[in-house]
Amino acid sequence: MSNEERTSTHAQRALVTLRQRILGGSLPGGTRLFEVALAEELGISRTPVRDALSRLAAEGLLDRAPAGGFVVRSFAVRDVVDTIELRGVLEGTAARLAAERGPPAKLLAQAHDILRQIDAHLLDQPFDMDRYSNLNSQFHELLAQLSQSAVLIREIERITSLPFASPSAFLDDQSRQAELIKTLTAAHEQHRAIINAIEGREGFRAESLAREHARAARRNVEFLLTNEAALREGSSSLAILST
Amino acid sequence: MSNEERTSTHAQRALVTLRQRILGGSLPGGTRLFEVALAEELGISRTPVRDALSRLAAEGLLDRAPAGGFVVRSFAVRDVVDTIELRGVLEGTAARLAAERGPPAKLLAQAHDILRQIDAHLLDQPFDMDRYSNLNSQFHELLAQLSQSAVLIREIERITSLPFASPSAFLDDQSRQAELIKTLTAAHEQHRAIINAIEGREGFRAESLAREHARAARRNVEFLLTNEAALREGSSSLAILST
DNA sequence: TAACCTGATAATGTATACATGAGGGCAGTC
DNA sequence: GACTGCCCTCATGTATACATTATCAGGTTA
Repeated sequence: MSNEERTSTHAQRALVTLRQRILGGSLPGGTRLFEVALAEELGISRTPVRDALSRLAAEGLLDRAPAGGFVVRSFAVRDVVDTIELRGVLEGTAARLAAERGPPAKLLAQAHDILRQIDAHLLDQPFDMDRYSNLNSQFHELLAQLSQSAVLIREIERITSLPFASPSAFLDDQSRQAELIKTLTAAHEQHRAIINAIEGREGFRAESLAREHARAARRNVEFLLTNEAALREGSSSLAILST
Repeated sequence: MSNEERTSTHAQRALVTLRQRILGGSLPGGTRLFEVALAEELGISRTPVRDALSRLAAEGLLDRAPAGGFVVRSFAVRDVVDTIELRGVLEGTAARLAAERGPPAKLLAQAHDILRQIDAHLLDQPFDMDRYSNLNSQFHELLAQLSQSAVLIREIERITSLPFASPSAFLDDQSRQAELIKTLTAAHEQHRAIINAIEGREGFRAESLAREHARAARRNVEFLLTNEAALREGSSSLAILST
């Protein structure tokens, strides 16, 4: 047994493995998954495989076939774009509710702290993309929490679990590091504006800004799709796309 | 075996039974569900019980405990209100996208057909609530489809599967039949306005109207909560509320 | 007194055998 | 030749025994 997966149960390992395969594109959309075949291949019994498949269906990566069984969900470009749009709508709602309900001072302080950290980080040389990606995720998580709505936090987390819809999607792409920092600086200005609108209890403005902010990710998708170099490299995050 | 459940598999029956119990309030939020106990009680083995629990977790009625096992999710009043608000946001997005993308003529024709049917129905004597409820659901389903976004349709369907968030929630309540028709007539005017905005490609208006439309359901919740009679009757749809 | 073992208990995790049912191919008939 | 119906096959549904791990009570020790 290799060192890779040290999670406790077989079901967990199967879940991780299968998720990777789906996202990595080695299980293309439409593929039907057979419990016995997977069980044999993974060297475990059908029971944990079933469990893993069921969880993947809950995540939205698999569909349940009407007569039983699981099929890998197909994601067309339009689906990716729509999912990002949806994230924008949800984060916009979080921002609006935060403004309307009045955000807790403690969370606001945390938000400002992250803003400052990103400020500093954008000046660093050399630029550390992983670190930025991490701070960015923290900001978006905090934005959800500012809404003070458990329901909304949950749904944002759910949508965001699809990696191509996460706030840090496509940041790993190396094909245009040069201009990326410029883009990120602009995005960060939006972060600041969103918090500013929330503090001013400007619900409409907060919502609009958060929506527009998500469209940066959408532009990244569209850029990658028209960028031969990225496509030739089989760019990570887009492997899931069906044709 | 009674005539009630004629679905094929044990897992399906368990799913339906448990869902009813949770929604009906006989399994209050926070209750932990034990596979063995349920299996014995339902007269089946643990395997289909596990399957049913897993699906209920996907529906959002159960939470997975960190160390394994399932717990009935707690819904406070605020969660119900937020979920309805969320439905409004999603339906608003559907309406906006429909307007922006231009809805297919065929679906628009169907929408007008339903509008007409509801028109006629509101004049019927005696008023048939079930029939209205059904037409209303059809309208909302069609509204989702008008967006032409598979992702959005899916998410709306998901949120709507929580019965207290469905477009027809609280319509079954009998405590104020008298004034209800007036309310429904007003709601139906919103239906018409939403379709009108979509046809005029007025995205912002369509979105705003659909959001406001959802708030009718919210008013119903708040009405029921301050209505002693309804509470004394243990009004159906609110049984799930915690405390 | 509080914290930490430790073991019993009971829950979930897993493997596996068997049951059931859907789907496809083959043969028979019109 | 095409259609229909049967049967075989294979995938999922289910039961159950066993494995493993979480939890909690009780006692011991610092």
